[in-house]
Amino acid sequence: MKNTKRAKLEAAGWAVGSVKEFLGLSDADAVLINMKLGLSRSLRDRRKKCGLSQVQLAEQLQSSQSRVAKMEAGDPSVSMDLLVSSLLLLGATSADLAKAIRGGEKGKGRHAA
Amino acid sequence: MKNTKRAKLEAAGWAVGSVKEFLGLSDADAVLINMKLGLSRSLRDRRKKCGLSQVQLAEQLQSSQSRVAKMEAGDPSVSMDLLVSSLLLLGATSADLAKAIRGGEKGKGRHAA
DNA sequence: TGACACTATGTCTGATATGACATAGTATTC
DNA sequence: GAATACTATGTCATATCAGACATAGTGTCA
Repeated sequence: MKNTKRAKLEAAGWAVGSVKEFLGLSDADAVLINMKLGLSRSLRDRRKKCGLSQVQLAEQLQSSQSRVAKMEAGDPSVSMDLLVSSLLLLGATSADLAKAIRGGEKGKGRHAA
Repeated sequence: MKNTKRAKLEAAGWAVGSVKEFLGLSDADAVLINMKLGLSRSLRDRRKKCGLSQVQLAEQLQSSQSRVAKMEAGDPSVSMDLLVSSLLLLGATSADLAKAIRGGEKGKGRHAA
């Protein structure tokens, strides 16, 4: 994956799902980014639902507030592994993750919700 | 994630799903490993279905045969990102990935106890 | 206003994953 | 057996990611 492309997307202020290949972004890249964004959103939701601050979550994860922020921001520097293991630590199940991944996709043929 | 634990598991010849916490393996770690194994299997299946050798797939991925082998072997040194983007390049959809992830899980939902 | 809690962003250093290469194992065919 | 194609495993240099820290932005409340 080329993180630089994603950075460009974000710099441009785009919600990735809506662009597809507005840049040189390959389909696979776009889908991967959408999956990550789905996980990001899921993480934030779950954290809030648990009534935790980023600092508190960071403690649970044995990480730092800045990393949590980046995770939730969909920063290119965070891996899927980190997102997933964080979600798991928050009690997400495989089914939850599967849903988050599919929720991250923007509809391949149509953009129907 | 602690890759060392997984290495130990594999060294012991275990299919991860069957052990849960036979080692100091946390629940979250176990689930993550199972998800990766699900993706590994899915990758091998998809490659074979496409009639590709590891070398050929490696070319498509702009990677190397050894890395493909490790991916399919569930080697601890391969990330979820790599597995997922490889699968996407082979034409898998988000839905396919979601299924592979859930397929990788062994038991009931981990949460309720 | 100031103080406070929360979140965002940039950067550093150490850890880990990556592709590449070598090499060994496994069939299969001649 | 030799030769071929495919796959597995180990190692290495480099690229990327991790946690940590500083610091800036945001919102709330007294």
